[in-house]
Amino acid sequence: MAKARRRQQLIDATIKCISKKGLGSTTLGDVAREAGLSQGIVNLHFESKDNLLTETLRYIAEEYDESFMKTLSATDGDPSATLLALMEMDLKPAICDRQKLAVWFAFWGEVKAVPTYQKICAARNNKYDDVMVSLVEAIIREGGYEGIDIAGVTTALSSMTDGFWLSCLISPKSFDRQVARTAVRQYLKTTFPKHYSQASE
Amino acid sequence: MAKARRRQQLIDATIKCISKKGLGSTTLGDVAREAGLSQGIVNLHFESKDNLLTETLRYIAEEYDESFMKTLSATDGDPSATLLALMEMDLKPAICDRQKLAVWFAFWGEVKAVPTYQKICAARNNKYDDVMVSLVEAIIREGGYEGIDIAGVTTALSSMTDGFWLSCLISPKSFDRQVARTAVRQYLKTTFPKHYSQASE
Amino acid sequence: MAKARRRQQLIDATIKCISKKGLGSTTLGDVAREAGLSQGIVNLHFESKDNLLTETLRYIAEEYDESFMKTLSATDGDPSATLLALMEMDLKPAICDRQKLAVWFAFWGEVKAVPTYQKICAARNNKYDDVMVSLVEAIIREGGYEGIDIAGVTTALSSMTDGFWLSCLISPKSFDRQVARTAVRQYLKTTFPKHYSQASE
Amino acid sequence: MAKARRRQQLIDATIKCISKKGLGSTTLGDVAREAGLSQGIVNLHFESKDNLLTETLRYIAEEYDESFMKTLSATDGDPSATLLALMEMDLKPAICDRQKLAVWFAFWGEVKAVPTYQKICAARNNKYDDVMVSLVEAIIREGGYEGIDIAGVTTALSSMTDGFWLSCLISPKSFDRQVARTAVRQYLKTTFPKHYSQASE
DNA sequence: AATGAATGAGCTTTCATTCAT
DNA sequence: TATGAATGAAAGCTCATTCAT
Repeated sequence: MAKARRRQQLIDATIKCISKKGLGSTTLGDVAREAGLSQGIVNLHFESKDNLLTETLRYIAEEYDESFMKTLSATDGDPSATLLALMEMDLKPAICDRQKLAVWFAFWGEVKAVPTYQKICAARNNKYDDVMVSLVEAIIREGGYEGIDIAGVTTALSSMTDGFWLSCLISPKSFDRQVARTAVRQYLKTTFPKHYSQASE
Repeated sequence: MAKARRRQQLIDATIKCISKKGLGSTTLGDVAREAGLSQGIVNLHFESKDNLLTETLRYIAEEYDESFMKTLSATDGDPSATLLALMEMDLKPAICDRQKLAVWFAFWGEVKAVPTYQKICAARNNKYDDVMVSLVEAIIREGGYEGIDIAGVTTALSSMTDGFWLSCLISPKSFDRQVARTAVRQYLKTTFPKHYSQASE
Repeated sequence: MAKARRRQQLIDATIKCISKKGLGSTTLGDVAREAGLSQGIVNLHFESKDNLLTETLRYIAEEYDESFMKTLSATDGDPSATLLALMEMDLKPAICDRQKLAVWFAFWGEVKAVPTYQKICAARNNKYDDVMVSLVEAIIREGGYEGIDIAGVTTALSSMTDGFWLSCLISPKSFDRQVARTAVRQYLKTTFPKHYSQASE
Repeated sequence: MAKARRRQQLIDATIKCISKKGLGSTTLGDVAREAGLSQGIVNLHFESKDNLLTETLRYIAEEYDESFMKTLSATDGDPSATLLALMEMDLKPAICDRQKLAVWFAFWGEVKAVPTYQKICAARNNKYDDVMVSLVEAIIREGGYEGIDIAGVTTALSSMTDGFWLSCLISPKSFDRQVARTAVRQYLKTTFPKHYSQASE
């Protein structure tokens, strides 16, 4: 228990450091200092820096997953509500937050160079894509929509989210959460008019 | 200008290295070796590593800009054609290529930590947003569309592209260029039906 | 005395570790693990690593001494038998064993750098030299041999043993205990023919 | 050339350090300081500490080999003279020197733990054993000696040398080069009386 | 007496940078 | 211009030692 708490403390410190200084400039000394502990502490609990970083990525992925699953179950049984809720979740300050996004992008920046990162990120994407596909399928069934490319819709939606995040990271001043929400709703409205036409603020 | 050629050679080598090993693990030695030159060469031409990286980012931004401007002028005078052409350009193998995207994401991963990178990336985003906005405005004017949130559309479109790129980087196997194109066309068709309804392959 | 038992347990573990990994790579963690005890245990019982190592050397020296004294008393009163018995003792599997020799050589390797080790080793050598000298003197007296350099003989004999040990350590495959025994007997026979001529296996 | 000279300089410094502080306590910082160079110099020229140590062992083995071959060729054609010369060579101050022996023993102390060291040392032993065997065979042929175990003689001789070295290392005060020489001559005289009876100082 | 988490000094190694050639 | 040997600061990691439990 105490061990798990220490590990979490170090992961939290790592997240803070990465968000502040970037992945490349975060040293084990920084992490230890941020956690208020001693130099050797990270290697004691994680064996290596690589390991710490991988576990940190795994943690932020899990953390996201919890939000995701919670949102999923909160609107259970209503696919169109779920889909909208998921899209909006990704724009909530708790998730679409520059500190946190910096960490995600830091890892994405190394994905090509570090196969382990890629695996973790790809698994996460696959899972959410699958959920989106079944939601869209259900909505199409419900509404009897025709001529809609399912993969096209889910790709558009999840890509939009990732793009919002990049804007939030790069242009925090011009990025506007409301505009992003509008973009999503507009898209859903024109794509699935029977479900989302009255979807106002 | 022999000097400029050498600098370009080193920037090219840097891009190759970043794409192969990531930004964090790319050393000046790697770059020099990749270029087939000697250890001290980078400092001779760029003074410092930071400088080399900044210039490299500037270069890939310029390279992208050239494609962008070329596409822009190729369809000059027809806003809806231009908009589609721009969106498709971002999916062309020359741009939506895992090697190149790895470099973009490498820099984006450090954006929060390195203000210079942020400035360069933000400027680029702003420029393209502005272009998109005027294209969308022209299309709306032409088609007499109503109730369309301009910022929403441009945000949706440019975000989609960034999201495609992330998918291409993270899940190169499951990422499908055609699906992405479909997503874009579907979006344009439902948003601007008068302009894009017959837009088939 | 539980305390003494624990100390011995740790010394035994130390010997195993040194023989396996060498003196330089043996850590207190290794020793504790080998003993099936906890990290801090060595410092609790020995105060410091230096102390543990010194006590380990002292122990293997004592252990050897016990064999030596036992052999000495087993053939008491017959100098030539004692001398042969001592030489053969050094070749017995219990002593001329690669594991054990590795430990001796590990300490000898540090003799020049660690005065304490030198003192312990030198004292041991002196003691055995003295015994050898009196045995050889007695044999010379008994046999009335002439022109024999006592120091020469004892030096030759004890050096031979050390050399056998080095061969056993370095070339365990080509080292042959029987050849070594032959070498000793041949030497004794030619040097003290009256005593050892019929000394066959 | 300059590169080779630097490497040699570092090997020389390593030998000095090992002889002073032992293998275990010799750091790359020590070696660099001893050589009057900077911290990173060893890794620049040897890649790793392990590599430096292996090359150092290889060097002292080669250095010994040169003496050996020189001695061999100096007395070419006279087996009994060669044998004596070789034995005496091992007792010359240039070889039987506490500084140098400390280095040999430092490596021998790690032989069991480091297979590379063992290989180098074993190869060396084999080579010299072979030479000794052919010398002894020639001497036996020349003198028509009977009942002599060749392996016994060569083992005795080379073991004696190793033992002398241990004495020189451990008990530098009581070790007496002259006594050792006497021991060798006495042994040769009694074993091969026709060849060595008049071998006085 | 024993544990094992924590410390922090010190190690090997890497690498941006310098500079004599 | 270009080289590449050399530097030295800083990194990751190890481990003897300490100490609250």
